[in-house]
Amino acid sequence: MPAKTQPARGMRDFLPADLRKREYVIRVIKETYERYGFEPLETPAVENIETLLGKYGEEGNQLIFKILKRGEHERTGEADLALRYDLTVPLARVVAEYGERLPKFFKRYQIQPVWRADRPARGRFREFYQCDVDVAGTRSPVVEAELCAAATDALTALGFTNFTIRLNHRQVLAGVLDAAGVAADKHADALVALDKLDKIGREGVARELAGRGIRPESGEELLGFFENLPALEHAAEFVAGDGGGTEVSKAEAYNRAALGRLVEFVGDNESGARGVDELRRIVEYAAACGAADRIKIDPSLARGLSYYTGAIMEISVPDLAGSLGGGGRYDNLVGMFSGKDIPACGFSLGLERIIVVMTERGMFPENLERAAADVLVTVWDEESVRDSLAFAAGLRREAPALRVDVYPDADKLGKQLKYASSRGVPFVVVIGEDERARGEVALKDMASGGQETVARAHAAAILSERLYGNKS
RNA sequence: GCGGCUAUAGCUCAGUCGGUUAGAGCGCCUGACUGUGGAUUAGGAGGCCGUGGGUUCGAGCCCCACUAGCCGCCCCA
Repeated sequence: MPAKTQPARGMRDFLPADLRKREYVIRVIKETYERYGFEPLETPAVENIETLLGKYGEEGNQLIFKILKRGEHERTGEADLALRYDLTVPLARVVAEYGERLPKFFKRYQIQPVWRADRPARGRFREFYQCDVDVAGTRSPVVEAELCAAATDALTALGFTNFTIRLNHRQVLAGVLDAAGVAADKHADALVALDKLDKIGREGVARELAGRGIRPESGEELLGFFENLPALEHAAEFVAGDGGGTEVSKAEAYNRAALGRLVEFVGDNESGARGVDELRRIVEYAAACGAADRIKIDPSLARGLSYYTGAIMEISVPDLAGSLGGGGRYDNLVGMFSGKDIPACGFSLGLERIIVVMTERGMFPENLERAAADVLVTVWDEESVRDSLAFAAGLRREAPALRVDVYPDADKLGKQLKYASSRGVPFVVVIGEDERARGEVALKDMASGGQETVARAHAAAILSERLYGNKS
């Protein structure tokens, strides 16, 4: 049987056209993060397994790719290493490890692959890139606001217009559930069920809540709260339209209304009230950053990772069931490594999902698909190979912007032109016996089919002018 | 992890009721073409029909298992 040549399940090869797109998206995101004062970080693909275990919740633990011990221990099936599952935990480890050597506020971005032993699906792979930005060292909601602004800028620069950053808060969630009388150990169950409200409807959620052992009175109370949230949209529209001189967008009006509703429902639940207050400040600060219209407070947002302690956010677009990215505040994660409580908050954009949506909507710039070379230098026969190589080297030296390819075989000229044509190379250089004798080359413009004979010494300048219009 | 669909040439796909040498379009290669691509035209190569088993006189087609992919659920970036 021939060896399997497909990549391992859920993993992908990236051919040149794929990589052009990926590099473009990464470049835009990186430039955006840099403009907010974030610095780059890379960490190893592999972490000690105890670094990862117990950080992501039960589900996460099972999806970690583990690496068996090597050598004589291999038989035991015991793992001591694992592929990183996200970029947040490695950051927390780095912050714990380098402590005082890092700036007081450590703002870093990190764009690297992570691995999850998940089942592959649309926009979901076992190896995929995350584009993380995080700030360690402060509890200020300025961070949340700036992260939302940076993510907004990055997506806008890529051409997205219809995304929403859903915003919620772990303590607010807890407060709401407490207020409804859901026992602390049932919080997670309640959230899973409530998350499906827009999919399976009120009846379905009520059934699921009951099935998960939540008291009907509590369920009813929660449903009453969540069900009425959409109504706030209409109210918000009314308020926004009614402006009367004050500049209030629909999104802002909605957020204010939602905050008001949360205050009412949470009541005197202390941590819940504090959480609502934090949300209010995040929204205000985000407004100052110019990102307020993207943010929508969504009290039903939960997120799976267990390390979040405060604000949580997630980016949605209508095209995709999942999210384009997400993040939140994790004030205790660094402490799990060093014992020192260093607060942190971060955000992650999912490269693969962004690319899925951009590909489907045709959002990539056209020049990404341009040919790999600007000029193909053909070879006349075996004897003239050196001459063609030398001429190509001269072109590269005289016009560094020119991308020059040399045809490697002494094939018939027609075949060489056909190759240039199929590769989309715009210019071809032909050096036949006549041209060589006269110290000239023939310059063929593949688009027009036209051809001119020029002195070798002028070829670089003429090509530059034809391609870039600069008459240097 | 659960349910459904799919697997035939490099690509997209046809293949009748189970019947002999498995087809098309596109792509690729060669020629017509003299020192020149695209267009036209004449040829050509290329398939253990996903893998393994079973039913049958006979399997691309029917049955089972496995593998991989796609869609939904769950979960997630």
